[in-house]
Amino acid sequence: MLSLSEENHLKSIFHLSLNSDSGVSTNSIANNLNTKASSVTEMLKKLSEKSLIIYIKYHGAQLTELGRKTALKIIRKHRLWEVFLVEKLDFKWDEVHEIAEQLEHIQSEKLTNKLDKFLNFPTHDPHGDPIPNPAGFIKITPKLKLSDLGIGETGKFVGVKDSSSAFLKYLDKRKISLGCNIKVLHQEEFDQSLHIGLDDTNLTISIKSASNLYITKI
Amino acid sequence: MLSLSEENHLKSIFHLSLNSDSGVSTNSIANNLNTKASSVTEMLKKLSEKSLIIYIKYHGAQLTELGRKTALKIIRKHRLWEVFLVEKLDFKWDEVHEIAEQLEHIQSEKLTNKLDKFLNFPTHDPHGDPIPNPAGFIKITPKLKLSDLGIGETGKFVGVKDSSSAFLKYLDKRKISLGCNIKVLHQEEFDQSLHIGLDDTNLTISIKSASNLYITKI
DNA sequence: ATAATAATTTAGGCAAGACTAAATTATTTT
DNA sequence: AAAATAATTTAGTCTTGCCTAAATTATTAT
Repeated sequence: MLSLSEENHLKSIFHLSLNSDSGVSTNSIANNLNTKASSVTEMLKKLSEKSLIIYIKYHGAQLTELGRKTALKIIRKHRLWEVFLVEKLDFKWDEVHEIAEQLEHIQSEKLTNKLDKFLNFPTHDPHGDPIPNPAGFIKITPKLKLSDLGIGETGKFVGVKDSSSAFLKYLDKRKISLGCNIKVLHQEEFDQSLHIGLDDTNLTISIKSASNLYITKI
Repeated sequence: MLSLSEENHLKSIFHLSLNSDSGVSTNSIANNLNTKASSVTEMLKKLSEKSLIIYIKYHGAQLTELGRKTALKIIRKHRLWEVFLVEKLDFKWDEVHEIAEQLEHIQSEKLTNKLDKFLNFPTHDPHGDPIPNPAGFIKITPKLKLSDLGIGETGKFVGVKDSSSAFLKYLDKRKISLGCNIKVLHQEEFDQSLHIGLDDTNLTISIKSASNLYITKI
């Protein structure tokens, strides 16, 4: 069983390794976890001992297959709990992260899988990130934005890139809510703004907003 | 903010002080938490510093009003999560304690209150224990057993005293499930067994079983 | 290619929370 | 009431996870 700190380091390494194919640097982890490089070094040694990462002095860390699976199981829990908080308890997207950071460390595979079932096996969390399966498998696909859709295509709204409360309010006001289907009807020439249809209403949103909305094609 | 260990000690003191009106002994806490007396002593000093308990050397600990409220807020979370696990995720009663022990330490009043609402403000957990309100207020009432009811009275089944899996299976087989209403129809003279009615069926259960079922009068 | 700079590791400390063994205080027995 | 026993506290260690400061290695600039 891993400690809270070990789990957080693994998760951090996972996230940081998405943006770089070589090893994840000590400093970037320290920065990510709000801790110091020397503390990270010690933890890297420990995780290496446990075969969760490959650690080469002065050259950062890389997850082993075991480490990757382990990280993804934690991420799975995080994302499932986020869905729960938003869909069942009516939290706003920007409120759930901190709580999910705590809930992701609850140990019980049975709980996780029952939660998954209760939520109807969601594929994405409220921020549009995919939810790994029980074995820690995930299909990493670059996130699709509404602005990536062609005219006539429809996407399911699964998350936002920038989750500032200003933007969330913007969405609320326009009744654009998680899970709704958005069809791209037309694009203006002069400012690239998009005419979209959702449910029975049509509206126009700027290209900037459109590229802040994550969707999945349907 | 209290540490996990501090919270567990407080909770332990609360539970142990229900069975004794004087101070709770160091040894009993150590025994309850599977730790050693010397470790408990150190923690008692710390909790005393924080005005959560009154601690007199060699004479055990007593919760202050603040300590009591704090303990009850943790217990509130524990019991709400138990309800969630049983009612929403279909856990059996005997499976939830360990998981709730983890969930009770999640820090977010908002979460707790939203969970409370989601569960429809339950008054009792699956074991029949009352759930404190958000301020940490609880009405301590001696638990009522089915065997305490008079003929013709009806109770809502809220928990079991001995939650051995043998007994839980017994209940399952007879379709006696949490939350169902049980009416006492008749009591046999010779062995005090009870004829009870639930939903549209009638059945007979021994006095031993009846005194193992916690209920609330309705 | 070497000097300057940046990143990383090592060394040494600290606090929390646990432990064992020894010392002290309470309680029980005779 | 004193002796024996039990409970509790104190003293001293250990581990985990963090820190600062100094030393070492990598990288960048000239």
